[in-house]
Amino acid sequence: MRDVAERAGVSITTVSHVVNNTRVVSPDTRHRVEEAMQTLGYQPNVLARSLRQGVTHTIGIILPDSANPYFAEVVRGIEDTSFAQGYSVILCNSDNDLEKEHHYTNVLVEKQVDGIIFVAAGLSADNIHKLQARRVPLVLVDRHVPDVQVDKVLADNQRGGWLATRHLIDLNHRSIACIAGPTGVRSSSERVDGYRQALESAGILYDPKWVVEGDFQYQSGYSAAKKLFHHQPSPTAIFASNDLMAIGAYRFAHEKNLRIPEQLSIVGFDDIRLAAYTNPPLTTIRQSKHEMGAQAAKLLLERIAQQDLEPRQEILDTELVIRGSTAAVLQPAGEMNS
Amino acid sequence: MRDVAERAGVSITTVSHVVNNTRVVSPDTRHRVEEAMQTLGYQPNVLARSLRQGVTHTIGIILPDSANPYFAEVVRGIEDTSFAQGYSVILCNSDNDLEKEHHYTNVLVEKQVDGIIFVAAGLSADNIHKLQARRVPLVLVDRHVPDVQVDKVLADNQRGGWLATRHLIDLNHRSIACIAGPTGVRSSSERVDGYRQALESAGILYDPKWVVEGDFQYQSGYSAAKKLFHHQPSPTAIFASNDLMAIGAYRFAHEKNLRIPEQLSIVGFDDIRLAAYTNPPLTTIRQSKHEMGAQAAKLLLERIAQQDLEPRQEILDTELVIRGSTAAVLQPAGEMNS
DNA sequence: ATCGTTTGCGCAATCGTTTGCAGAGATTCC
DNA sequence: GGAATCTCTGCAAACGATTGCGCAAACGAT
Repeated sequence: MRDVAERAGVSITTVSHVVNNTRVVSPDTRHRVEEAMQTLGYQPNVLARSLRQGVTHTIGIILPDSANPYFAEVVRGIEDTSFAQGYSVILCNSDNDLEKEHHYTNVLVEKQVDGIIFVAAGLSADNIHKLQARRVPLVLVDRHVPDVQVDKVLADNQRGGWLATRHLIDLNHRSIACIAGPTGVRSSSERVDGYRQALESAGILYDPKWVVEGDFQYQSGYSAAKKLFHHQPSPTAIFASNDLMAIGAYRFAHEKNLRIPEQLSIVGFDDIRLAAYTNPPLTTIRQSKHEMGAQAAKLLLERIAQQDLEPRQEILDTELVIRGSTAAVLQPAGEMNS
Repeated sequence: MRDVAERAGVSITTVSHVVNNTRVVSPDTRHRVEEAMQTLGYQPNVLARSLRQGVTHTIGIILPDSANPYFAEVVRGIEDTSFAQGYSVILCNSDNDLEKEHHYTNVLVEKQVDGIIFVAAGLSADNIHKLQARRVPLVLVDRHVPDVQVDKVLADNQRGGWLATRHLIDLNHRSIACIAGPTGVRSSSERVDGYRQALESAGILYDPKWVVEGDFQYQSGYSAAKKLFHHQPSPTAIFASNDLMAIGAYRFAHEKNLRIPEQLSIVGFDDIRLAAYTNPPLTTIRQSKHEMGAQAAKLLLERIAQQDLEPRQEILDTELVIRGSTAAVLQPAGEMNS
C-alpha cells in the first residue's frame, strides 16, 4: 500500500479512500492511484483491515461430519448464502467429539470470526455457553440443545416421524419397526417420538423392542435391520430415522431376498439426493437441507448485524415424499383403512 | 492483553512471552500472568499475531461442489490432516465457474491464507498462474490442468478406466458403452482414454457413438443411459466414469426392467461409501478419496514450510472392486475368453 | 570492593490498514 | 476585498499482538 501511495504520489490515506470509496477523491488522483494499484498488482491485506475494524467477514461452521451427505448439503446452503453476502466460511468437523468441538470453538474465537453456525456434537451446552459469554453470534442448526437460549433452525422432526409412520399405518402396516439415531441427539429422539405418537394414536402398541439404535451411517442401518429380523415375528415395515440407515436396511433386505416394497416397506428421513435413485426409489421425509443451511446463515448474518435481537427459532417443514419403497401390506393384519 | 499485563503487574511483552513460551519467565511472574489470564478469560487475537508474523495457519480449498459425495470425502481428508497440524480450512465452492473460482482466489489471497488446495473448475490455468505470481503455495487435486507447473495429487484415472473396461471384456462383453464426464475435465477424459485403450488392445472397435457425456451427477447418468438405449443395438455393459452417474444408470435400468447384472453390467468409478449399499452393490474403481485429501494437505503443508521445492506429483492407485453389478454376458458376442 | 555473567524483564518499533482531525488552496458571496 | 464555504488531501493514532535491543538487579568469583 505504501508502494502504491508512493508511486501515485499521494498519501496512504488517499489510497485507502480510493480502495474503499470512502470519501471524495479528485478524478485525477483517483486515476493515478488506480493505475499504480494496477501495475503493482496491489491486493489489500484484509487481516490488517479486520484488525482495525474488528470484523472479519468470516464465519465458522462446526458440525459432526461434513462428509455425511446430509450435512454436506446443509453446508452448501450455508456457503452459498454466505458467499452471496461476502462472507467466507471456516469448516470444522467435530466427529461428535465434545473435546474437538471445544477446541474448534476456541480456534474460531481466536480467529475472530464474526459468528458461528453450530450442529451440536451432543451435550454441547457448556461449549455454547462459553461462546455466549464472549458474545459470539451463534445459531444452532438441526439439533436442539437443552438449556440454551440461542437462535435455532430446526426441522419439524416429530411431525416428520409422525408422517412417515402414519403413511405406513395407512398402508395397513401394523408391525412397524424403527431404526433410531444415536441417543442424545435431539433430532433423532424427536423423530422417534413422532413414530411413537402415530402408533399410539392408531391404537397400535408401541414396543421398545422394535426400536433399535443406529448411528446415522449406512452400516448401522444394515446391522439394525439384521437385529430386527433376528426374532419372530418380523416387522412388515421399517421407519428409519435417516436415509443412510434406510439404505443400509435395503442392503439387508436384498441379502435376505426380501423384496421391497412387497415384503418389506421402508421409509427414510432427509430425502438426500440419492434417495430418488435407489432401487426402488426411497419413500422418505423431505427436509430441505440446503434451505436449512441458507436460513441458518441468514439468521446468523442478521444477528451479526444486530446483536440485541431476541433469540429466534425457525422450524422448517417436513414433507412425505412417496416413492417406491412402501406398499400396502400383503396380509392385512387388521381391518381395512378408509 | 493489556488488561492481563496490568493485572499481573508486568509488561505486555512478558505476557506475550508466557503465552508463547518464548523466553524464560520467573515461575513467580508466570504464575501471576497465568492467573490474570484465567480470571480475565483472555484469548489471544490471532489476527494481530498473524499480521505481525505473516502466517495465518489457515488454508483455502477451492473446489466445484463440496456437496458432491466424492469431493466431500476429499475435503474430510484435507480437514483431518490440517486439523492435526493446527491449520483451519476455508471452504470455497466454485460450481465449476471460472469467474467464481477467480473471485475466491482473490478472497483467499487477501485473507492471507498460507496456501490453497485447488480442484480446478476447468481451464483454470489463468487463475493458477495468478496465484503462482503471488507465490502462494498451491496444490492441485484430482484434476490435472495443462500448462501449469505445480504440486499435484491425482488418481491413476487412465489405469482405472482400463481396469474397469478390461473387467467387462473379461466377462465377455463386447458392446461396452461409456458415460463420460464433462469435456474439459482432465480426470474424466483420462478415464475415457483408459476405456478406449482397453477396447483397442482387445481388438474391439472404439465407437464414439457409444460414449455419451454427462456432468458427474445422478441425473446425467440416467439421461446418458437413456440415450445409449435409444438406438439398436444396445450395449450389454456400461462403464460410467463416476459412481453417481452409474447409479443414475441403475435408475434407468430399473425403469426399463433391465436386470443388473444379468442383462446389463455396470461399472462405476470412485467407490463412494454408498457404492457398497446400492442394489446390487456396485462394481467400481476405488480411489482413496480421504487419502487424496490427506496427501494434498500434507504436500501443501510441506511446501508452506519450504517454498523452494521442485514441483511434486503424487499419483494414487486405483483398484477394481468387484461387487454385484457385473456378470458374464449371456449371449457371448465373440469367442470365449481364457 | 570490583567486575563479569546470568537472570528477568520492559521499551518501542513494527505488521498493513482505517479514520478523526485539521490544513491548504480555490471558490463563492456580500 | 475579506469572510465563509467547499474541495481535496495528509498526519498520526489506533487495532493487538511479536520481537530486537538494552537495562537493572542478583549472583559468584577474585
